[in-house]
Amino acid sequence: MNAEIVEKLRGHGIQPSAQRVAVAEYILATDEHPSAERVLARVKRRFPMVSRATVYNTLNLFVEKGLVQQLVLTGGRVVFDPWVEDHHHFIDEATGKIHDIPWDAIEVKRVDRLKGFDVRKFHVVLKGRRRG
Amino acid sequence: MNAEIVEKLRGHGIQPSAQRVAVAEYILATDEHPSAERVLARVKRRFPMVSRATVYNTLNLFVEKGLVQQLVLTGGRVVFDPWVEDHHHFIDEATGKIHDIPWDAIEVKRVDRLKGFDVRKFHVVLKGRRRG
DNA sequence: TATTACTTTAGACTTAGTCTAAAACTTAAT
DNA sequence: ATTAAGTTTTAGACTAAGTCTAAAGTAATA
Ligand SMILES: [Mn+2]
Ligand SMILES: [Mn+2]
Ligand SMILES: [Zn+2]
Ligand SMILES: [Zn+2]
Repeated sequence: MNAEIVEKLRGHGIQPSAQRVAVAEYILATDEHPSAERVLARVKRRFPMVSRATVYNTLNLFVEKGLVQQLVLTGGRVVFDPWVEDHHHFIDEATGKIHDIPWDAIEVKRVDRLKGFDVRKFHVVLKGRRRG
Repeated sequence: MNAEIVEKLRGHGIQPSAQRVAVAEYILATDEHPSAERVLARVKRRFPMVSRATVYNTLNLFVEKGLVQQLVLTGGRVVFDPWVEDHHHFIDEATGKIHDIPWDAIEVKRVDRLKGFDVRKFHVVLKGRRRG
């Protein structure tokens, strides 16, 4: 069982069961912003007996413990993102793919000056086509 | 049947049936960013026989014709917004309420300079608490 | 009127996600 | 080692959002 992953889970207060390590091995390494159903399919490849409930429970636990974040960008499904620090997202309207945009690539001003709103966090959601 | 609404529907190439006018009367006037289920409940008050399929069909038609826009901001449900011009959204984490933020209240820079991305549109999603 | 096109309807179906209660597995205590 | 207690996993029931279908109802056309 991947020792580095085991340590990372323990470091976030998560008991490293075999199933949780399997989920973590995939979700912490990917950049594809997968849905829970996609994580389930991936984990099943190597761990055919894993249940849907375990994958959902595990992902929700990871979110609660700050190991990944949950994003709601497009209809119907929540996706998960191992990049938990602030960044923006670009959605390719042709493919549906979600791309990460570094925080400093975009400048957002006057958010603190909104009257009547206590902004705790924000991010920019961009849509268009990947070029090149 | 509300003549102003009828004209607005015709102006967007939509046949103004009684059900469509009922949906439009609610959705074009509200600022609460309702879900389809909420629209269904509201329309049923005055039009008890309306079906779920009709409300969904009608909302999808309105989106297609540019009368309202669809937003995906929080888990599980799409919401509809009669303000179709560019603006941002603030989500009150305590209540779940979605608030409109005028486009000019926030300044977003360098979006056109993103290498490899053809940005067609974007908006800022803010989260926190309503103050006051 | 007859024909055609469009719209609505009930309910079946699908998909994402939650919940439950039992089984399996860990850990700690005798 | 044995037991007990706590934790995790599991299958499958359940819920909620949304789509699809095929028939019935309306409206426009000839
Ligand atoms: Mn962390
Ligand atoms: Mn319009
Ligand atoms: Zn990301
Ligand atoms: Zn809005």
